[in-house]
Amino acid sequence: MPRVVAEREDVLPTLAEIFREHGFEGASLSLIGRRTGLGKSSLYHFFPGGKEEMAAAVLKNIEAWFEANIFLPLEKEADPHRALENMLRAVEAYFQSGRRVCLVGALALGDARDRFAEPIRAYFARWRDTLAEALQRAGLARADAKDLAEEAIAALQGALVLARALDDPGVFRRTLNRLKARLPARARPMRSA
Amino acid sequence: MPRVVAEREDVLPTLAEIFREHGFEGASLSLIGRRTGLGKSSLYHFFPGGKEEMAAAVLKNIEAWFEANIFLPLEKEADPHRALENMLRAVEAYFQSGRRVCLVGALALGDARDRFAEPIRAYFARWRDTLAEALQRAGLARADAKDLAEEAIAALQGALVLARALDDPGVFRRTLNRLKARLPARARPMRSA
DNA sequence: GTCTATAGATCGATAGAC
DNA sequence: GTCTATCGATCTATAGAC
Repeated sequence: MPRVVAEREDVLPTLAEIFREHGFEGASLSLIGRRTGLGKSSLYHFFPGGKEEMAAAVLKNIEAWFEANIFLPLEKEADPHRALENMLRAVEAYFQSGRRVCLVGALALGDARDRFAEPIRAYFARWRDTLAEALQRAGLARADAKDLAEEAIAALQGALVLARALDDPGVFRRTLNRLKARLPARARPMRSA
Repeated sequence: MPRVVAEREDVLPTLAEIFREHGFEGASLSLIGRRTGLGKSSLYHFFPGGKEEMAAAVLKNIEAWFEANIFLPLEKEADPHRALENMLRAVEAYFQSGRRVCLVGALALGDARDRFAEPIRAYFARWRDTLAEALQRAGLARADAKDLAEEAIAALQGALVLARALDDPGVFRRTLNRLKARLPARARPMRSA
């Protein structure tokens, strides 16, 4: 890899951080150019559709990461309890224990929600459905599984909002602990929750 | 009241809706002028500090509304169970059953979070603390009350994110029901939760 | 207090040389 | 592919007449 930025893919993580920090409207092309080290011409070479294509590519990239690292493992792991534990661990790492906001959630509340309504909806729907399916395999009734899946995802998103608002990552950590305690537990000879 | 807009106070609700819909950066002065029916000069007459002063005034207005309609009732209502029920009812009405986003939460995730960090922090801290105090009066241990207060506020914020993302207000309604079931219940001869 | 007009900066996007 | 230069639009904010 002779260059820092060899392909379009290489700038996506930087773009994601910029959109996370400044939102869609707040991420100006001059700021993007400065942070990526690319001139406007290079950016338009990689993303002919401009800023909107950049954000769409970032969303697609995030979707793909969650698909590979969260959703598919939730579906494929034979042991549902292990699948749930793995999800929480991956989520904690991804959101850096609450110091990193969820770009999809931020876009859902922010200025560009209409522009990306469909990928935003699909991301959360997929998460909710795979989580509900895993909870069902872990022993919950279908209705309870759907309800807990929705509650868990809302709790995570709310924790990211609150952690950011209070500037206290502990909110996210405590939320993960509450979720761990509420998910169907392995049958073990230990104290009850 | 001879005019539609007689005072600075009169435009605050409209400004709040604009910031809710477009975020801070997305709310341009031309858009604000169109929606409020005020020219730029009038806006700068009311808000010499420009857009930043408009958003600060809106935040202060929201703070005052919650202080009067949520926080003080939580503190003053003698019956803690009734206080909690009142809070949930007021919250449901304010957020229009999930169709209206929380501007404070949206700002916390969005572009202008650093600009308004202190009022955002104060709003959520005040809510968390008054709720925890009411829960303690309702019989919970101090640590449990603080934990449940944080969980409840995060759940509400997350529900607003998810309801918006999935375009399904049912998420918010179901979250309120879950919270109702989890708050300390009145002593009644009924089924357990 | 509200109007028109506009300053001055920055926006997203493009052209053309190399 | 990346550079410089720049377009026209839009931005926040202000000036000055009324």
